[in-house]
Amino acid sequence: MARQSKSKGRTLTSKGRQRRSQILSYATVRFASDGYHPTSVADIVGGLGVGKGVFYWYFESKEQLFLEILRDAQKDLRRYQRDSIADLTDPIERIEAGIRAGVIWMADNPELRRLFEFARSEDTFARSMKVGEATLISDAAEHLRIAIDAGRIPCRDPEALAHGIFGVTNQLTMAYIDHGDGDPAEVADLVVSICRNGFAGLSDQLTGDSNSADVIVNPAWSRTV
Amino acid sequence: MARQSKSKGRTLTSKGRQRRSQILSYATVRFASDGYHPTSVADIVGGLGVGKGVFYWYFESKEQLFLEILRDAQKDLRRYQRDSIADLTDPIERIEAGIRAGVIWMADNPELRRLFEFARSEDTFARSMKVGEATLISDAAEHLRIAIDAGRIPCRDPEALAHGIFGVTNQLTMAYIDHGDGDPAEVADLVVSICRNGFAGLSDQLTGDSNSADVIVNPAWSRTV
Amino acid sequence: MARQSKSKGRTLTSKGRQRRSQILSYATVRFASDGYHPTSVADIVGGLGVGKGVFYWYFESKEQLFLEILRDAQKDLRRYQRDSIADLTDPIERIEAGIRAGVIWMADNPELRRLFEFARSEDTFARSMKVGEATLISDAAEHLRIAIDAGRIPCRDPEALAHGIFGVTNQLTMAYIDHGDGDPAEVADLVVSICRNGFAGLSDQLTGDSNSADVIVNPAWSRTV
Amino acid sequence: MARQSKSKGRTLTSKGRQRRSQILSYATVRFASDGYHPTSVADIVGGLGVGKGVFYWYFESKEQLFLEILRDAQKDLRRYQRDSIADLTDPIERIEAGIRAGVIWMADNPELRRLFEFARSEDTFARSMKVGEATLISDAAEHLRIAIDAGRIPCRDPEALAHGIFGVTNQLTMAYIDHGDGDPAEVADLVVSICRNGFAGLSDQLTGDSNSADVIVNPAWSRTV
DNA sequence: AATGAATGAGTCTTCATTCAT
DNA sequence: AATGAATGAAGACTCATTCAT
Repeated sequence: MARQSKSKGRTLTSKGRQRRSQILSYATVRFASDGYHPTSVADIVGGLGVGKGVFYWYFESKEQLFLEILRDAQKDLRRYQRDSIADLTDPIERIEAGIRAGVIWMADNPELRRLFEFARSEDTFARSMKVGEATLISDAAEHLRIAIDAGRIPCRDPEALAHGIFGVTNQLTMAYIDHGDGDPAEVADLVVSICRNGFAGLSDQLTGDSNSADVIVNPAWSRTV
Repeated sequence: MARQSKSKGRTLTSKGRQRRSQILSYATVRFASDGYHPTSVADIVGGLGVGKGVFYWYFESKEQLFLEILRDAQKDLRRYQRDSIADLTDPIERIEAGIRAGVIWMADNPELRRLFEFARSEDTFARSMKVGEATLISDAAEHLRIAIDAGRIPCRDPEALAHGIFGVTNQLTMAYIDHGDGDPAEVADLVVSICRNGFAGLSDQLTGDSNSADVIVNPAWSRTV
Repeated sequence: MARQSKSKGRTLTSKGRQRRSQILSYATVRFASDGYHPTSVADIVGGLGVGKGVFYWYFESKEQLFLEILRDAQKDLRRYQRDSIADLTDPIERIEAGIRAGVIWMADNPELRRLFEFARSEDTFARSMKVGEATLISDAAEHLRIAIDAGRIPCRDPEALAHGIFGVTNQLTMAYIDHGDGDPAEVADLVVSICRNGFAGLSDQLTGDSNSADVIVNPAWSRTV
Repeated sequence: MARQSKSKGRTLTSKGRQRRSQILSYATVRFASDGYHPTSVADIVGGLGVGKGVFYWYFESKEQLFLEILRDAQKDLRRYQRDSIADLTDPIERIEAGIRAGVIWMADNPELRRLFEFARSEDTFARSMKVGEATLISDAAEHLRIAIDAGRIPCRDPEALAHGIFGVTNQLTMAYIDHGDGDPAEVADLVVSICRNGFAGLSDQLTGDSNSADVIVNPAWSRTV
């Protein structure tokens, strides 16, 4: 009767599925706060007040559990970004909305951002990470390519740009949200602004209020380069 | 005779100092390739073909060793960036040279970049990382502030810009050097270009060959934003 | 309606009895192929595609199940040997037929032979094995005693001879049937021949075709002994 | 300085080598008395009053330790048999001496005989056993072949005979020495006698004191077969 | 300075068994 | 009769660290 959910090829009841996701989410929190290695299976089941066997009823191993967390998180982030740009047709708007969605998602899921960071640093998980990351990058790159083709932004390697956006998003989210107390929406603005203009490009103030695009950005710059 | 060097409050001979740094660098390699936790002290001494006592003669603990690696690496990166901009006086040039130095250093020390990534993800080491990172960020921010004050780049929060630069450098180095086979100098160019202009700013081609700054970057952009 | 069958003091329906013997025979296969200890109850019920409760509905414990397998197998072997000699009256013929039956049964039940071997090696089961084995041995010894009393074979401790037969049967079955691909009937001939004559006795060829029993077996032998 | 002994590729001091063989022999006893699986590593180190790590300092795993015990035992048995027949030149005498040596060795090492029995019953170890067993069998078969070629015993497959001898030795040793209190030398006589003559051949009394080989062994036999 | 030996708490994982449904 | 859930003791093995020599 119960709907099925894959877990060691087992058939889970609804109570079982509940338990499973309880473990999943509690483990996520612990991994994020203490680190993957320092968090033992005993910590997880202990924190949940259940027997040790429960863990292995639902998961094959600590490693598989972690990989599942990672996969789910990457899927969720991607879905969130997709949903956030679904209604937009203008490529530039889509890019911006995607960036904002990325920041918001990371602000909403600081544990997962941290887990990503760890996962990238260890071979066992790096492989799995690269797949999901590549998807995210190529999603973004695709939008950039469209914008370039449409002559909306200057021609540059869209994949490199996507990486740049990714890097800025990551770093500023960490600095101002995880380690600071920045407002996600404002941080998103900041990220968009930096991604769009770089440090030498138009400042927000300039772009914001001016249609006098003839205010040459920084004549100084072109001379010094 | 031998000059002295502190280690666990011990006085080392020159041979001792050699041993010590041998351990230091071998551990770095192992930590980077296998991860900090998965690398045991036994792995380290075993790989070096020495007894276990050696490790504890020179280091207080595995954790202290790692912290030392981290501190040394951050110091080295900072020194390298300083040296790279020492001869330059123009703030914009200094910023660029700093970015380039960052990319080159990371290309030269991929293990350390990876270690940084891990260290940030675990509380025990995150604290230590933040200090060094903050220094790097504030170094860059200072140069940006000077450039802004001099009217050379548009006014924006210099610290945020510095974070952005940091994020782009990290991400592109990882993508194109650690996980790819990009040429460090070219990647450095790419990073500089993206940091300077963002995705919507001037492309390299435009800035490079043109004095016609009147080529308005992207009129479309201002309309859509 | 259904006839009754005891199991854990329970009354089983015919379907229940079927389940029970299904478990019994599947467990036998697994125990034989993987070993008793390495085979878990989970392996058994998993392989059968049923829930864990089923096992404990029909059996008190893994150990009891194994003991039952052992007992059943020993009973079956004994019954098979009895049936095989039922029609024979000549003591020598009975002995030979018993040997042949032993080889055939073991060829037909290689898993059980293996289980016997394990069971003898572990105290928990050795006790149970000895009882059944003693029965087999004394069955054979009885026939040997009769043959000796009848002057049909030379006087020797019949129990020792029975053990000898048992050992030869076991070893040759294992070597040529379990681990080889010998034909059971031929192996049975071989076992009979070796049991009858030993290595220094008459060869099959000699006994087979000769009524010249005066062909003294090996005069050399008596000299060298 | 210390001589070397392979153990996880480690260099052992003489104290270390002592510890290693202490573990080896204590484990042998425990495995034999309680069974391989029921004996935990904790039991072994506990019984020796040392820390758990000691075990893994000297052995890679419980399984490797067991394999080493097995290998050593097989080697020892073989050496013992070789030494026991070294001075003999007559093939028949060599065979007999080999049988006797086998019985004596097993009487002296009942634990090892038991371990052999278990090892044969589990796939993990069966492979390793077969190698050593095959050597023993082919050693014996070679002597039998020589005796056959010399016309000293009737022509029969020497390998099959060797298996027969092996089976008889095993079974009678177990029955009369391990589970009984037979005198090893007498049991050896018994085994030799059974191996030589089978149940239908000359009894020892007959062969021993008689040159009247004309006492036709068992005229009855040839008639009944 | 350096070695091999030793420790023992702690890791992940398994498993026979019980139980509510 | 049968299921999935749960237990928790126990298993093999690891590892940072200490110590006698």
